[in-house]
Amino acid sequence: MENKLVLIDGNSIINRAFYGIPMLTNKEGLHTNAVYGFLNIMFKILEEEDPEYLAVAFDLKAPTFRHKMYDAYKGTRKPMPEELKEQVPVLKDLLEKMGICIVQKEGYEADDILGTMARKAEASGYEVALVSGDRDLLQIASDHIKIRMPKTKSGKTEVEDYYASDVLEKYSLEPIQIIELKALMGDASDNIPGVPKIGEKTATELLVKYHDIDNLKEHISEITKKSVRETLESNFDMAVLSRQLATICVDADIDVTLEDTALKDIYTPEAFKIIQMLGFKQIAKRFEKEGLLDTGNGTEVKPIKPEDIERIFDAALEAGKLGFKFIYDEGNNKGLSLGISGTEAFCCKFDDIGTGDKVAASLAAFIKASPNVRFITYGLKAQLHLMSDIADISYCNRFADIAIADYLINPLLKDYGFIGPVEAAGAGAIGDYDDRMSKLSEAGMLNLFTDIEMPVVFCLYEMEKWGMLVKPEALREYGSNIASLIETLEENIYKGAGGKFNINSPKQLGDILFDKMGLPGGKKNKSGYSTSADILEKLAPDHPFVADILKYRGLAKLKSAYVDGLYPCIGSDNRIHSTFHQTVTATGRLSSSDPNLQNIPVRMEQGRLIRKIFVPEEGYTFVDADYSQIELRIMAHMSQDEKLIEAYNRGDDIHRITASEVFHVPFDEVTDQLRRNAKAVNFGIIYGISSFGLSQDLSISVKEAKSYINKYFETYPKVKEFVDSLVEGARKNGYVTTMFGRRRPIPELSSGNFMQRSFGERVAMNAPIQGTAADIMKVAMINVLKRLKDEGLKSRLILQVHDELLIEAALDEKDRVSSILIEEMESAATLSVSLKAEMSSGNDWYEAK
DNA sequence: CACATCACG
DNA sequence: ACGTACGTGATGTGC
Repeated sequence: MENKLVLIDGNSIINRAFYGIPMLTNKEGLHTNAVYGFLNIMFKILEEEDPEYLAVAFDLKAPTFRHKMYDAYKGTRKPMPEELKEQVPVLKDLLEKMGICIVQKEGYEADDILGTMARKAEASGYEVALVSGDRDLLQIASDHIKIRMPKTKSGKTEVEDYYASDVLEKYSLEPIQIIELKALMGDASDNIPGVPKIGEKTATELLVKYHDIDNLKEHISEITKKSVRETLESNFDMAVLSRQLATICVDADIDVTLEDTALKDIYTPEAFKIIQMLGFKQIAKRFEKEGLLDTGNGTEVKPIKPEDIERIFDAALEAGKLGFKFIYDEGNNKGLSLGISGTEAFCCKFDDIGTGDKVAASLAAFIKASPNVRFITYGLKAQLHLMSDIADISYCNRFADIAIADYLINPLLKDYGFIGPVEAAGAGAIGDYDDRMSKLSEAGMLNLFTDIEMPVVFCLYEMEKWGMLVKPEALREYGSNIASLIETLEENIYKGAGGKFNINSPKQLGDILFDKMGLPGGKKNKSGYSTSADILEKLAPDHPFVADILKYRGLAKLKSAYVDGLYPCIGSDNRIHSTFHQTVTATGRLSSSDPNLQNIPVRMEQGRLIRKIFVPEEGYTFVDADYSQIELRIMAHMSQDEKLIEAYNRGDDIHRITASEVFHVPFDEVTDQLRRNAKAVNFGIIYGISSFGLSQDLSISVKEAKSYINKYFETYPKVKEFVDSLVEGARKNGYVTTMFGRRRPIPELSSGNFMQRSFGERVAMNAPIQGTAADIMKVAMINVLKRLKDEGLKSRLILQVHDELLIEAALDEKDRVSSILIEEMESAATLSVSLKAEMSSGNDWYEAK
């Protein structure tokens, strides 16, 4: 079996990756997309080739001989963008740490190094695979040198392979003639001028006939096409120069031997550390699969023996902190990792050792007994479900969740889990702690973290644990009613359309409505016609068929999402235990999934009825309260607009008074229409006003919308100042903050793209308001839960829906709970306007809202 | 896996 | 001139 050498054109592949992969950054804001793309291509090639030898070649910064000539001839090459430049040393460092041979030499381009090494290896009987995106390299192809060119095809990276025969097949030329081809046609990406007016087609024809440009010169007079002949005659020096530029040197003076390129184990701890720093989870998994069991900083993972436990806890008492992480999947307990330093992990697997349960119990007891030790982990809430006896909000200040700290530091990331082998997570948690706390402190978010976010973990734990009781039979009945309505509508629709089709397919529906039936309302989105509700609603009054479609849509949604979707979520206790997420939204709100209990229908009666299936258990009732216009009140406070503040403190109908002021109509003469418009403007301000958005919402012209906004800002000048100051501050700092110090970075504001920048401006106006409301609600949740506990009540907090809290209250505690709920919600923050919460109660969620 | 649609705040 | 309201999650279609 022959030896195989893989050569990678470092500059070409990292460039290709940079432009082919969307911008990514790690937690520190370092750009990572090019490194990421490079690694993916490299791993793919390594898997396919399984070579014994590997080298990556780079250009060095100093101008090369070949390009020096051309640079002098026609200015300099396009500079490398800063976002790419910063990634090159990172990649080189990583490759070095992986023990991969890097070849670079002043005076040579990567091409020359690759060409030389490939030929040398071929001469010694090696098979060579040369990876580059640069077609120039095809001149090196032979029977033993395969040029591998990655191409991005519809999002997927595919590699095209060229042996000499493939070059001949695709270009009708020998590999060596690629040089002649470039000499004639040039190559803009490589700054090779070529001969003016000669493109690939003409050049190929000439070369097939004359083989090379020397021979071509001798036969130049034979060329029949006048324009070609003339440009060749007057520009032949360009061809000669270009050939020189295009020729890859195959005898570069490099002292790397084939033995230097021998591939060793690339999965080294040092490389792993860099992968973790970059935040590449998929690639980190490769390292784990290769058996790397440390955090990349030299951590050693020792098994926990029973006799170790005391020693570990003693060390924790001494240090005042302990890292821990349960190892589990889908609720199955697999083990526990403990860390007493950032580089020392202890781990037990429950099934392996059998002492695991004891270790877990010991940990819980130790937490209970140790008010002065900080227990540090990633993803605390899920672990509270495994240690329910310490899952009490009174213990909240003993814990620190690094995932949540990371979320506060940058709430825009996709996930915040520990990167690395789970067995070392305990050490990872404790190792990351000091760094995260100083970052939070610098950003002024330490109080937000300790006083709000950590206690909220326990609120969410409670809500998840209790869940909501449902009546499965009632759900089934509701579902079958819906199903029969759907069936009737389906028949009607098929009749109207003149045949069956998939009503759920916007594509098929669009074709029928706008092509077959010829209704007005042309294309809107990239996939074809838009069939969204706002378009269909405009047609519905004149077309019963469209009205049926809308009815069908509504029912189908109810059936699939809220009937069929809810069933599998009902537990053996007949309760639905949703998961609440604390590190998902950009603004600080919570989110809910599996199922999402924050979007159960309420606006339409037909959907609202589904709330009847959510009930309190026997002996309990629902007590529910929601904030009245909390975001508008926050805006009144933050802007300090006197008119708004006074209106709220008088208890006025804010939309009506806005209409009266903005449209210059006496308060009593404000029509419903005017009030609706004013309400839309109020919402618009919160969303980050734009005249187009408002015009869409109200179905009015952009001009009219614009005039509404202007009038609004004339009426409430402080609001205008306020939103302007938010945008200004965001531009200056790169982020906005809530009243409680929560940050939202807004990278879009520095985008060169108008649309992105405008989005950034709207976000700057919205996030402080929405985020402050989220903060206030979190404070309310914490205080409500504490009151329930402190007063020894059985009632439980079971749901939050952004401005609403739902308590399953014991019947004999109902009045107590109602006042607690209102008191704590209204006193969660002290603003220039009062906070108002409105309470209702009932024996199902439909009644209690 | 991306897109369209629609449920909620 | 650009082409939009802010924040989520679940579902179904179709590449």
